[in-house]
Amino acid sequence: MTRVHIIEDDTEISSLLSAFLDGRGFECAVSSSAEMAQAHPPERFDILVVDIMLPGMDGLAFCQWVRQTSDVPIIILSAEKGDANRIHGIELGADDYLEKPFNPRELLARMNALLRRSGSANRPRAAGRIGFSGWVLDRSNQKLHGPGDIHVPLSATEYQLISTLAAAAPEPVSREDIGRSILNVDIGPEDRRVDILVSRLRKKMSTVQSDVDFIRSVRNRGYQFCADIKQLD
Amino acid sequence: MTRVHIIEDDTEISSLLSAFLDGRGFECAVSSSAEMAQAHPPERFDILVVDIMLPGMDGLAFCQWVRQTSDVPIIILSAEKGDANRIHGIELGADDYLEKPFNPRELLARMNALLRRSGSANRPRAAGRIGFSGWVLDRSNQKLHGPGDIHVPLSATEYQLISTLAAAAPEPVSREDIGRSILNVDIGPEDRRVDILVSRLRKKMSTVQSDVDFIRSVRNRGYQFCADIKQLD
DNA sequence: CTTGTTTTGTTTCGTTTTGTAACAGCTATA
DNA sequence: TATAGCTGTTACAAAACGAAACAAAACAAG
Repeated sequence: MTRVHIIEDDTEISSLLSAFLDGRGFECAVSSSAEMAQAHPPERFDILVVDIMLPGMDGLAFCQWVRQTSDVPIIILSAEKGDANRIHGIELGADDYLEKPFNPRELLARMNALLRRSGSANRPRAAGRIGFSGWVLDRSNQKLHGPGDIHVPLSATEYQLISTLAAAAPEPVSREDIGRSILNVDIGPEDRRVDILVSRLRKKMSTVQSDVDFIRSVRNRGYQFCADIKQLD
Repeated sequence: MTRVHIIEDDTEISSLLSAFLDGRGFECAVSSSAEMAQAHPPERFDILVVDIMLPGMDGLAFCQWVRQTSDVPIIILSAEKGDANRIHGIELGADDYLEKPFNPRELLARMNALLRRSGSANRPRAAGRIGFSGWVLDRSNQKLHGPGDIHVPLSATEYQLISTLAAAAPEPVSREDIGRSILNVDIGPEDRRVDILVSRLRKKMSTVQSDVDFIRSVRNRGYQFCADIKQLD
């Protein structure tokens, strides 16, 4: 689990961001000002995402403060345009600089590249196997095994679905989030693709164990993985 | 002295750039095509600056080729706009992506940030062997060994395929990217050569271990290497 | 140059996966 | 309980993918 510290005063952006990063192998902490952020030692996180425009101490000053004691990777976000700002931010110790508005996927790609480069032991990708009531989801080779080690062949999207739901458990994941992260599309209310995907996964799992359903539908909120999840290795 | 390799066909930009970087602690080599650049081993440089639009093999394919054997820092330059391009480039293994026209000072700042992060020292690693669940892919002599050290003879393209997929893991690699970097052609939707190549690699690997498939097909997105990869030396 | 071998490309057809439409069942609220 | 909006599932269609069989090309050795 990669720990991210988001320092951003616009709650709309920060909540959107943490929702996006949760379930993708990240654990998010949010601070709405540099002063609040200073309460947490930088080395407790694997990467910082810092907005420049903050009330009180600004992002650049915070960035400098961090660099006095830590080499943690930093990505700066900013609504201000222009290469001069970007050069300034990067020279002050940030590793990357992204202008608003930005695509969350680009931020994710840049975060992964930076984590890869900084040799962070905590890989962003969820590795290892997780277990739940006799079942095993092996994330290293993307396979699902039912009780008795029965292999349940899943398509790539089905695997992504169960992986996403399990990662977010016990929180439900909305259809919109599932659509965006798995099917790579913005799904509308008429779009049933996610429902059908869920239906097909349920069907495959019930061929192995017919009396249970680990995917609970939460009306108006999406789907929720409900089982006790154990990290196996 | 930091050694930079600039791969750029626009001589105006490349000469401007090398003039700018000379005298700032950098020693520049310039190649005007990916094919020319391939004559120099990537590990001879501390950082690569690669233009995307190149005659012949394009910058992304070159980037993938480099990543088969080296972890050298790479910054991509491109005249193409759009976050989709940037995301794509970064996911294929580049560390940063700068759109043209760019301020040389910004490139310098980003290069310094990247060198600072990568330990500023040349990392010649990744030319060694990697292992995954009993298998070993030896990149120094381009050989694959299954569990029990069984040698699996691969053709040159088959080796490139598994090497490319392993380098990009756990991200999937599209057919187009595979076609460009291995077969050196732009493949259309009717072109099945990549599928066949994958099929043949799978077949060879399954003769050694029949119950596993490390190459997952992700519909519409390409092929994904799924196994826990360990760097062995 | 010829022969035999290996590698790569093409065609083709069967299979799997995903998308769409339709309809039945369910849930909350008046 | 009636109703409107969600959700589950089936059936079918379309597209993507897998791989066998064969052809062509590359390569090595005599």
